[in-house]
Amino acid sequence: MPPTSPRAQRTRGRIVDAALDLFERQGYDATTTTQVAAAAGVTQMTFFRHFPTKDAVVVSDPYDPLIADAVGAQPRDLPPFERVRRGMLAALGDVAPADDTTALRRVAVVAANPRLRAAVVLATATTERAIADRLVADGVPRLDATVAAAACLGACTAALLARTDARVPLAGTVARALEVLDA
Amino acid sequence: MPPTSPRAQRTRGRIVDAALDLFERQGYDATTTTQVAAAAGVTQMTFFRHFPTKDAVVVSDPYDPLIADAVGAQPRDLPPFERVRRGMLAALGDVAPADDTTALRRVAVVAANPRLRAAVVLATATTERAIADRLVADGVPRLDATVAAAACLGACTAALLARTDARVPLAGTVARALEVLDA
DNA sequence: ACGCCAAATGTGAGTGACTCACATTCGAGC
DNA sequence: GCTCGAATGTGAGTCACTCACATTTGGCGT
Repeated sequence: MPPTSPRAQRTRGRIVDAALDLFERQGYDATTTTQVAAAAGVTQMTFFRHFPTKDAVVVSDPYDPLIADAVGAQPRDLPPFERVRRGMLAALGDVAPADDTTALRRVAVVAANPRLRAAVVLATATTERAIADRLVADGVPRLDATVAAAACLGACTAALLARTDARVPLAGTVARALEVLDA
Repeated sequence: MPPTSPRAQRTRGRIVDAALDLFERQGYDATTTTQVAAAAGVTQMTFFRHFPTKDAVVVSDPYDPLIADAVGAQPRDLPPFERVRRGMLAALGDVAPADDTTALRRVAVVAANPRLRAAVVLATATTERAIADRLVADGVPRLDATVAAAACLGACTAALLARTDARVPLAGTVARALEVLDA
């Protein structure tokens, strides 16, 4: 739905940069969408044409299909929970964000604000559904599939938001989280 | 912070009833706080004196200490994830709302709205912290403790919001979810 | 280079959640 | 009944977000 032309891409980039900048300097809540827009050289209206909510500037995650595929590729005779766990571990390499620095800034901003944490959970709901659907297609009961996906995703999200050691890369934190779930 | 006198308790009850009523009939988003307040015979201002946000009318969970205690009571030599899982299963009996038709209404309203689901997660964050703190006190690394708590809570929340069979009681749904995590 | 035209952006007005400073009313105890 | 504090009301304001409509701009073919 947001604009996609090269010009629009540039505008979008300026908005993200301006937003991260202001959020880091003066906090998320203390920053208005109008300020972000002005710093990016546009109006509030344009801000909302590119992002449906203020949250959306820092919350995004287009990894759903990759992860769901990786889960589907795990042995079908494993219990669903273990299948999701291994699938997410396997997908880690592909999802690894090359341009880690922006991702790190986003994680830091999100971790500092409860409302943003909630927004992240809302966003992961679509990933949860994608994983669950894949399992259901293999005959796993819907409830079991949803629960397994939610547990693994919840663990990863919690790990990312709780991480304190800045030297460990994001992927390492996630891997560690999934290993904690190994019984 | 909200008022606590008998009179205020009655007002609070009227607000909850009016809110559930309107949310069920015309949807959460389509209902304004002013409408809820009016239906409860009160002004919007008073609504916000009793509930910090519109969400708060349907989202609450005062179970933290009970669950954390139950987790702490599990054998210390278990891996943290298994300890949380068994602790939550053990706490189920105590937390089980005996008569709660209101709880069922709330779950239904929340399940129907993405923003409310996010709000629930925000609320469970304090429970997550309570459980994690208990494990950390026994020497479990913070990251591992947080991840274990988040996985189990995420699983339970997902199960409650995904449940379709209205005949199964809430406690049964949660028990089933925790069993899915048994490896 | 030039101009066309759709896509991108701006304007202005509006709604709803939430807040604050201050005035008013109600109800439990004397 | 009266009083004092808690509970509620008033009015005005901020900010996220939306809509209908006017305007500009950049990528495209020629």
